[in-house]
Amino acid sequence: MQDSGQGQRGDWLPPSVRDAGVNRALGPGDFLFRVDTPTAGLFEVIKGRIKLVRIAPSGRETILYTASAGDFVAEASSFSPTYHCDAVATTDSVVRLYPKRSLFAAFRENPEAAQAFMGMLAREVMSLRTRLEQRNIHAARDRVRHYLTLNAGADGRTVILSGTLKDLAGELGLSHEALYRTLADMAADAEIERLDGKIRLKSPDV
Amino acid sequence: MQDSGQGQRGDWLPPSVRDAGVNRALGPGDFLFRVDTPTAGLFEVIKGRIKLVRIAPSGRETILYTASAGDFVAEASSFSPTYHCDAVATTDSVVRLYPKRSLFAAFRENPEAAQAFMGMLAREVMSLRTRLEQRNIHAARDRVRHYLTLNAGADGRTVILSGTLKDLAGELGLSHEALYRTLADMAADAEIERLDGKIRLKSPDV
DNA sequence: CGGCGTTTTGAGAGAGCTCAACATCGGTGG
DNA sequence: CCACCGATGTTGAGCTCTCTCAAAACGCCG
Repeated sequence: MQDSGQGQRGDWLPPSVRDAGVNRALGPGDFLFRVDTPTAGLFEVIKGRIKLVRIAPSGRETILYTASAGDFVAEASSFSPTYHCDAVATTDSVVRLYPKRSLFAAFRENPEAAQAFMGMLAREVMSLRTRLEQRNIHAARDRVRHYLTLNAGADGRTVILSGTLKDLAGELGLSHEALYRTLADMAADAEIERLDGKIRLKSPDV
Repeated sequence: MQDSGQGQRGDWLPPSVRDAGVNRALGPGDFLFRVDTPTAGLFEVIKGRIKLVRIAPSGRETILYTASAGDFVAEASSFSPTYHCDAVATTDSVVRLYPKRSLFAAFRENPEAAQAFMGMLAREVMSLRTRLEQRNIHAARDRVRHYLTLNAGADGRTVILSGTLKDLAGELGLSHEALYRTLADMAADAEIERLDGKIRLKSPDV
């Protein structure tokens, strides 16, 4: 996140693959792919939301992941002959498919492309682990601190908010009300300063 | 997790790389590596715990990730010239270093090795995303259900517990007491059946 | 038999969630 | 230009649920 968050998420894609991408529009409820069908390649969500779900024998639906604009879907499935879950659009969405063939061709012909892909995945792993670690922090205030210190810019104390606070609340796993309150409290305690679209950590402490 | 959880975590490593691995022991507080120093390669935690931390200018320590036996550390850093955080052992630990050079040599000479590595990373991404999604489920019971349905074995309703329930509680992000209680409630409601080291989901519902 | 860690159960308190009302800010259209 | 509307931002109050602290039963191993 902190690494790949800025700039195009697909920076690492070699032009040959990028050009081979095909867009596809889906309406709410449309399947992007279904379990046990052959895999097509790597999908990038351009717009909307795609949920990956597994249906238990009991009929219960278990959500594996919800992808939003900018996210990739089916990285792992690209290495598998068939899909292991269903992918369904929950809103009007647009996805871009990078066919498996062009992807692997690029990797084979261009080791740097492969390396870039690995690097992207590795950074994604790191980012996800960090977010998971964050969820182990129970106190809202500590969780917000964790986020702010990790996402501070070059000066080490200014965080630029990319989306709305509501979005941030979702990423932090807090209700938006809890986030507002926490931010208000921290500002009241002069721990942070709230600028337009930015949050600045006030003086070091401890 | 459900994919890579079983079997050796390093299955994907080609023998040439595996053989080039070097073990190293650390005591509590020992640094495995420090921020801004040149990267050595990929580490596998054989025993103990390694925490990745970033020290904010304020001196505050932010934990990025805590790796336990079987986990890999510094996947992303392998693609970077220097480390972006510190790695410190929190207990007596043993790690195994797979030098960058042997790793990339293997990737270059053996496309399948590269592909295996990518597949491993991609599965890890998937697993982490799923765990993150799980943390969005607030009710303990629903969270346990999510875990059980996703980790059911071939029959779709039996989950083999790999560690203790306490460990499971940690993975689920619940206190162990909360997990015990939830499991007891679910058993009382005949939603699950508790066998020795296993949990079986009872009849489909809904 | 005597620890030691896991598994259980109990009770209380606190923190965040939910529901609700309201303020604010852009954008839209009359 | 202003009224309207929807989404974001903000604050209030109650409630539920999990966490924490405690204590005890259980199982395993030396």
